[in-house]
Amino acid sequence: MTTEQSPRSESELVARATALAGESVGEIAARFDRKTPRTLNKAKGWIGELIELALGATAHSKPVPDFEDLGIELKTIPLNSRLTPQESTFVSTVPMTGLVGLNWENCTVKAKLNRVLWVPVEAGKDIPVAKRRIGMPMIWSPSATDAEILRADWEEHIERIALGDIDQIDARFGTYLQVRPKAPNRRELTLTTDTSGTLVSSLPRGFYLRASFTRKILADKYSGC
DNA sequence: GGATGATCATAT
DNA sequence: ATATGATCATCC
Repeated sequence: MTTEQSPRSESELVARATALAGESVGEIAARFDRKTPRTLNKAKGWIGELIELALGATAHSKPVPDFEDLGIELKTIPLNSRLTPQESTFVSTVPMTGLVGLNWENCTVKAKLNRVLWVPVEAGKDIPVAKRRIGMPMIWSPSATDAEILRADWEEHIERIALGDIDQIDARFGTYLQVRPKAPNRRELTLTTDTSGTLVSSLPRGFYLRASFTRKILADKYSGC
């Protein structure tokens, strides 16, 4: 077995992801004839790509949800020994141009966060990558309250960029959604156009969900069980 | 231990 | 060049 067809429905996708729960990264990798790296140091997205492969994701490298037809975004989420998220979650590249006409309703962040399949994976450098176990998946949409907070965060960030103030943004802005570097290195530059048409050169950034927010998402879910 | 800023691999 | 997949490295 080297490929998977795309799931045709949300329930089929969730069923597939549920079937992975309890398996180790190494077991799944073996089914797809992939060699598990010794560390993730030079393969940071490797587990995410493996799970995409195992679940039949279709949108690779496109700025749309992974399961485009279903409108569902796949996110692996690294859990520490306390089984809480230990890292922020990358959502999408921050747009630097084409901001005219861009709003929360038509943006990539909203499209991706509208429906997310979280797949927990054991993390921690003390656990060999191949032995890390997959947890029970969780299909999620933001509550109305959380969606409003995400919208406000996104609008605040985009407004700063539109004003040409990208370099005044740091990771402390935003309640749930933050902006951090997303680049090969800090010498990388991309061009921004502010509202007056002035070109501003800056480090590429990405939108990330704070770990404190994903901790809340998981806590909300499991508190009801 | 948590948050911030920096970085790595791959696809198109 | 810019999108995807994220975790690493370091400071507080």
